[in-house]
Amino acid sequence: MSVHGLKLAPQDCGDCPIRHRAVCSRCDGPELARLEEMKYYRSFEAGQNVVWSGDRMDFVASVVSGIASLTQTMEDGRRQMVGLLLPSDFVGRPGRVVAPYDVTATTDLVMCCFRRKPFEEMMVTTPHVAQRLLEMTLDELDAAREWMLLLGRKTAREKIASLLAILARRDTGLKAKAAKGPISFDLPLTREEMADYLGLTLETVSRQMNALKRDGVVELAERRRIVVPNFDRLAEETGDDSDGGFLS
Amino acid sequence: MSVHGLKLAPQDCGDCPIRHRAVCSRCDGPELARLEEMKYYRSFEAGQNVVWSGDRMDFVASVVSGIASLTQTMEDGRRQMVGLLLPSDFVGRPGRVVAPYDVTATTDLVMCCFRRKPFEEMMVTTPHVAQRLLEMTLDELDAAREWMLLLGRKTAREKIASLLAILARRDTGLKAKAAKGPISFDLPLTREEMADYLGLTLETVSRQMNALKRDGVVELAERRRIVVPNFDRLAEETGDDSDGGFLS
DNA sequence: TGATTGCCTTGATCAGGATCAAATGCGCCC
DNA sequence: GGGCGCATTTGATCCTGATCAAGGCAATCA
Repeated sequence: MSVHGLKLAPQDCGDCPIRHRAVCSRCDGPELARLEEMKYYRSFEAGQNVVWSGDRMDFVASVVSGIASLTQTMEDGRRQMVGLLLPSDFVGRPGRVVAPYDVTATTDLVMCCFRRKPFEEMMVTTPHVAQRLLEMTLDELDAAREWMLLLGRKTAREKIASLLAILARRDTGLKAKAAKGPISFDLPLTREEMADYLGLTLETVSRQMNALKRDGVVELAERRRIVVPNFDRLAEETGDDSDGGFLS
Repeated sequence: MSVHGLKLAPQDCGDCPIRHRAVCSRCDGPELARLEEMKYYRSFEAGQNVVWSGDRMDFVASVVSGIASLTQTMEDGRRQMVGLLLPSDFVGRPGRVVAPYDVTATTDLVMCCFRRKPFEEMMVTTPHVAQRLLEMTLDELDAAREWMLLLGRKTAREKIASLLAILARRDTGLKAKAAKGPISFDLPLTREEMADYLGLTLETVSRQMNALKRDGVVELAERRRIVVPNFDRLAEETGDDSDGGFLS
């Protein structure tokens, strides 16, 4: 760690923690070398802003570690988070110079930034980056649409349960295997951020969190530490189909 | 028109109405020829279902004319529309065989379908299709995120106004030019479909439509015919930034 | 012509979450 | 140790939009 407890990022793609999932995952040696030349790391402290909506952005980037959020704000201050960016997720759009959302570091954050110009050139000359970016964008579109269902039709309790289930799922690598036994993780979001994500007020978030606690669905040990004694029980509260089954 | 007042689709990409905007827009002669070989048209009547969530889909497709909708349904019947597909929009995902949403013809609909296998081969061998598809997917992602703001934070009145503004904008080619003078268009959606799109009930949609009418924001001449005497006035009701200004 | 059906409107009432307001708890800095 | 700032909880009340229930209207059909 340096000055602000940040920095300390991998300098070499070879031992990058997101090497196999990020936009560069399909790239071979020479392509990686090209990327190395156009990349640089930036670190942010939790709460810091990365870009403001309307700002000019001269880079696109991958999240290396930490969590970032995309937020839209209305003139009167109403806010809606429209994306939560986890490690390996991509920020920015080739061909677009002006940021359409606020990007904020929700936790301490390290990003691998690519200078816009060379990155855009690479997009057209080598297919591997574009192919992977298409896949990732399609995944994000699916996620956005799942969120639309949540925002439009779920109750406050279901919204909270859904968010907790998503965080629980990602924090333990459990995909399909409904891991028996309790799982626990740290909440990377404040009540207000949860509210912005779920289309609720922070008071409602607080009340519903405590309701889930009273009902034994989760335990709130220390501040920010969540324990889920029975994941299936939590999953039932989300309102989603019991089997999260999709084949491919 | 044939049997059911449908069919009559272009057989030749050369005079296809969506040639310049669809997933094939970047393709050159030989590429088009390849696409011609894997394509076929399908027509649907308004209200008909195109695919059910969970169905196997052996094709991907472009909307040629008409409007289709993507809908998610919860076990207890709550429904949320997660996308409205207009001419040139793309349905299906390369590499995914099972449909994640219901696709329904909202109006009479013609789709240009591509057999999955050859289309996927083309995706990897020629960059033009993949590049265009990436662009289109990024646009859809933007639209989905705009909709998240609507679903999470807008009032019923703002939701209705936003939907009407979108439909008005697309039905008159007006992009930036705030066309002075009244504009009018046909509502392609029932009250219930509007409700499913906006995360409301059909009763609330009906009430708010009539409220906007009472307030002179729109006129409901005949059923389904909407007249907007002053587009700026409607735009004010959406809650969005007055200047829809984004540069690129 | 009258019945049926689908779509829409309208009314009465209810309730889930928002809003307004205050208290609590916790870490941090003097 | 005291005071401050922040996140969170809790309470009281309000209000928007949901729900339940009729009724209207136009097109279609017998």
